[in-house]
Amino acid sequence: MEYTIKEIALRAGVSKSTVSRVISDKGYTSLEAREKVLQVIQELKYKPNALARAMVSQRTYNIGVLIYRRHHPIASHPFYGKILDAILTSAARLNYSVFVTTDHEMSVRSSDFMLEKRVDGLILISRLQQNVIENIQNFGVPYIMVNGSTDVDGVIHIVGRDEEGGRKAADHLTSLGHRNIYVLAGPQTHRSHHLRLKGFRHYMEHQETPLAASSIAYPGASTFEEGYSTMQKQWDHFRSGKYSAIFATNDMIALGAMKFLLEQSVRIPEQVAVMGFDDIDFAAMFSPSLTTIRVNMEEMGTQAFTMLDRLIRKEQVAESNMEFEPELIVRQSTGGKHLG
Amino acid sequence: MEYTIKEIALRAGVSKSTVSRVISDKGYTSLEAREKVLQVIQELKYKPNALARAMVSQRTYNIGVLIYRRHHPIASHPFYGKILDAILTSAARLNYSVFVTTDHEMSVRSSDFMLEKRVDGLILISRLQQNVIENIQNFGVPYIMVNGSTDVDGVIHIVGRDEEGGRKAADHLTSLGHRNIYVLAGPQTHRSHHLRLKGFRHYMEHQETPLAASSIAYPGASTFEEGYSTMQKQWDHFRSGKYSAIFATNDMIALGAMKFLLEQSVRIPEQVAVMGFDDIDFAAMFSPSLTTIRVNMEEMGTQAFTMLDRLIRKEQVAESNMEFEPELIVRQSTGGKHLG
DNA sequence: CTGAAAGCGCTTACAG
DNA sequence: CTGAAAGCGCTTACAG
Repeated sequence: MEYTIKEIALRAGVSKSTVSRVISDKGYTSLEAREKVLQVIQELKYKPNALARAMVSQRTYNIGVLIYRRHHPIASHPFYGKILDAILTSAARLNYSVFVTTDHEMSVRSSDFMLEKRVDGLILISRLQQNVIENIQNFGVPYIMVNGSTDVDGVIHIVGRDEEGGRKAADHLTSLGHRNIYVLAGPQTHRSHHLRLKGFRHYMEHQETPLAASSIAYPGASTFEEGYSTMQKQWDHFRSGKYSAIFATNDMIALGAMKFLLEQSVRIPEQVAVMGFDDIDFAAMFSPSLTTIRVNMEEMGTQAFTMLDRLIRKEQVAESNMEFEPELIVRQSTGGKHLG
Repeated sequence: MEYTIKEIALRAGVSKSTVSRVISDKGYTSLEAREKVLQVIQELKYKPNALARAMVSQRTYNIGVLIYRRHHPIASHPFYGKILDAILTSAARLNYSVFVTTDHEMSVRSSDFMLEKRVDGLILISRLQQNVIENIQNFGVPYIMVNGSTDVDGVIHIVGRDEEGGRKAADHLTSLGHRNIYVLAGPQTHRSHHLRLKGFRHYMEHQETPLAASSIAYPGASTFEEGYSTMQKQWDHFRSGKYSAIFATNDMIALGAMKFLLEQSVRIPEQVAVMGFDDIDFAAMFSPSLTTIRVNMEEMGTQAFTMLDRLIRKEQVAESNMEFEPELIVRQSTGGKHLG
């Protein structure tokens, strides 16, 4: 049953104002009135209507998470899903509810829905779209971008130090003795793939073992399937190149490539060492487990929400951007030892 | 800027009623008035306040998805996440927004939040809790249970035919010539793990190759880690048992066990065939890829939403329960051929 | 400490 | 075809 404050007031023998005061716990109420109201609320299992509340307080305590993805997975995405989990958990802690929504393409539909629902704030994940940004900006609702595909001025970005991560990957492989490394670089239109490759490449140049253009392949998407098929297509080329290691700009591509190599009976890491980037759950589970550069997705999600909450409450937000330091995780796929 | 219907009315030189009529496209309006209003709306990028609308129409066009999990992952869960993705997609198609929320324990907190927000309906995923059910039931909001841990009368359940799936698994392994099979059975308090084992066991009894109690191990949770560590603990026992195949009641357990076996240099499927249940994405990616019994999670999510929408619109809902037929997916881990 | 009144931004009959 | 009025369920000053 959906009771209203009016019904509670009636049964408790007080006015609606008084009921409101005890519910929101602000303003004075006599102990007697308070207890009577509380009792009726209990009996009726009354649940205040958050819509009506939001109506007058101009605050919904709802936020929206927009995940722009062309295809599934959305929430179950091994990378974005982790960020989402952290947002859900930290939002719940501060009594926010969260709308999760997705849009396949350059449409303003999802953001419009969220705006009409009067969310207090928005978190955008993945692909960044100018028209969506403008739509939100124009409406004046606080928002934050997590792992956006592009940096845009004036937008608060939460990202990893991908270039630094690329360097760490190169450092790890070269320190193991690898000189001839093959790179699988995801879509260069996406900020993180671009920076990871850039960092890796720069490091190699400083080592005076620059990456030849022929040592880089570009899978069409940052997926397992593309990692697999790219490796497959490049197999002859790869073999003739006598590469001793592979660096992929994300774990999914690395895993796909590994799967192909294992099917060719290549021994990993003895014959070829492999490393990825992200540290998605599967990386540790695969056999052999995948050496990678860990991006702290939980922390990114948590911070995104925390900053958004500050923005909502109009508190001072120190940084306009937030960068996370990636961490090398050595696992079976690079063996951790020298390879002649 | 947040404009109101009043502002639009003022600028268009009509009454609020008229504005309302053109927005919701019901009732008569002169073409002239209509166009004028539309134009102002465009100029101001007016977005109707869904809260106010919901207030009077008693309909929010929001649903809530409650995922009861003790730990992470939540949305990124390889099984529940898929269901969630399907719900998100089909909900968007009918212009619903969806709240995603989670609760760690036997609390009524999340459901109360959703109820206060006046969602039109609720989808419960995973662990089923009596007090939560009662809380929702009592409030009179339609809800549906997906893959619940227990069957409860009067609750609409969307589940897989797990017992039948267990039989299919047994049929597949025995048809390959396996007689001595080791089983890793997840928590028997959960409906699906229980039924999968039951179906498997029954089939074996009919084959007159019954499962000995010593051929079943019970990992403490349905996770990769538990699959791995259980296999590790049982390793000596397993070897002495001369088992030629393993059936795990879900993929995660199977994958964990496989990882351990591979690290012991066991050849899969030549020495030991392995199969799981669910067909999570990772099953196909693993090396060797995992033979499994596919549960159509997308379809389960889609149907859950579709039924919920019917319930919300008070349409007739034929079945009170919905069961999905699982499907055998043969992959590398059982080789697909006879093993002497 | 408490109640009556106004108002949040819409929709929905009801007159006209 | 259109506008004034009431009302959805709350909160928030304002008197008292």
